[in-house]
Amino acid sequence: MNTMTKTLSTGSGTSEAAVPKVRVRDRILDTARGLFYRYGLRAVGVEAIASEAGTNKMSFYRCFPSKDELIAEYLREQGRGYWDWWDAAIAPHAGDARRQLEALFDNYMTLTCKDGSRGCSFGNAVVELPEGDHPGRRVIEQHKAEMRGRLRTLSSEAGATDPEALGDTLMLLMEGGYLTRLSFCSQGPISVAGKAVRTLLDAHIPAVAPTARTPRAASSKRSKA
Amino acid sequence: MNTMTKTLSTGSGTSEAAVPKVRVRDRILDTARGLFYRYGLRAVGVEAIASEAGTNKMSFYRCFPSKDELIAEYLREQGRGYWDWWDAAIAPHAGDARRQLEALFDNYMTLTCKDGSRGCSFGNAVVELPEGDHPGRRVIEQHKAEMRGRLRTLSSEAGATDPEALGDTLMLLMEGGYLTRLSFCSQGPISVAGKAVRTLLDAHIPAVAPTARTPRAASSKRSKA
DNA sequence: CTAAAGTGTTACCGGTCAGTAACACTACTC
DNA sequence: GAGTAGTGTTACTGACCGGTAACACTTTAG
Repeated sequence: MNTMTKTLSTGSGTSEAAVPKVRVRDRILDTARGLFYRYGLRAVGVEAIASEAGTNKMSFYRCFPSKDELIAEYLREQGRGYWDWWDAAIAPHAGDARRQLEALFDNYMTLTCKDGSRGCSFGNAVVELPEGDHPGRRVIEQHKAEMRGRLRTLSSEAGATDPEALGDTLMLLMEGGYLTRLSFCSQGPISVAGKAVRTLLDAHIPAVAPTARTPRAASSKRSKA
Repeated sequence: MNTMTKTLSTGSGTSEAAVPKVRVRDRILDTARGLFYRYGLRAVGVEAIASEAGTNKMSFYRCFPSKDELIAEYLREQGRGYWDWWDAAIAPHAGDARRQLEALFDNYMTLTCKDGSRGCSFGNAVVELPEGDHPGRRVIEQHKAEMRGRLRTLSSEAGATDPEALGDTLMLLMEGGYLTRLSFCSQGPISVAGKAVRTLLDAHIPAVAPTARTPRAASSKRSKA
């Protein structure tokens, strides 16, 4: 029949007998996340998703009106997870935007270089959805716009003289890392993202008025020159 | 029948009557280039390609052993065009690697921002070909490795203190621009690529020995502060 | 002129796709 | 206990997919 019934049968177990307590909809969405991310949107059929989730196509269509809507929901779900990760990455350095950016990129590198990584769900999805009216496109464009906005805001808070330029440059860096991840096994260009972001930060953030010394980014980083 | 017979019937015209003189194989490959780039690999079927090329599926399979092989050939063709463009972009500044890089990125920006652009054929293709054994993957990985190598070489020739780091950073920038192009209509983050490359060049290339002062990036870039 | 290569045409194969109809069963709620 | 919502199962539709068989035709090369 299907190949993952047992794998997914561990329910939340509110009562005693922990059988497949998880709602079909959640199981499907969870399975879709894995399959869509790994193999792509068009490569995965609804039947494959349903059976991998331990159910069938009929139950699938009781939860989702169409595959396209599932794709949109998948992207929304990925978005929620993404911002959770983002917020967690910058939280330890609240108040110091420069450190937040550095931490964000360090975190991003280790995550994106991991074995199972296939880059960015949204970037991959938009390649497969050229049609402008697909319900998933709205989610993607919104997500990327939010990403751009956040990087610009952080750049501004970090004291960049041209925060829009810095934010956009950081975005190019990030997106480039996601994309190159698909063509290079390991030790790809993304390896330099950490250094690159620091170089850009140095170039865009003026040293604070040298009335005295060691105001901000002049200590450890300047030692390079 | 088909919709483009007339459009493609302009042959090379070695003789007089310029009917569909172009070989079927070339017509198919040319049509595939347009369709694959615009709509993606999986979204376009061989029948659609054949009929758009003014022929049919049977003639298609006389020229190409399979769709996967057509995809590989499509990518090889794109690669040839890409390096032609690349060489043409840097040719006017032979001998001055820094200018070559600037010209390359300027050219890249105007091209990638154009209306019909859908980013990088290779980047888009690799998203749709997760299977490691697809004949197209070899072409993609080879292309991206070549790209990385060229950027590193140019960085070295430009006098960068760490040419590998600069080259890889430029690659991230470029790839990021290609990818973001798909999510932003116009005025996307790629708009800053020109400025970004110059900032990075300034940061990575030491000012030529001034025999006196100004050790590294203290001239033009520092004037911003 | 003849032969071969290239091409067009129609019909077909087995498989998969997204999406639906109809019916049986279980579990929880009231 | 009855009702209802959620779920499983089987079978199906119509469309499309990549790929092939068989045959007729035209163009080119010798």
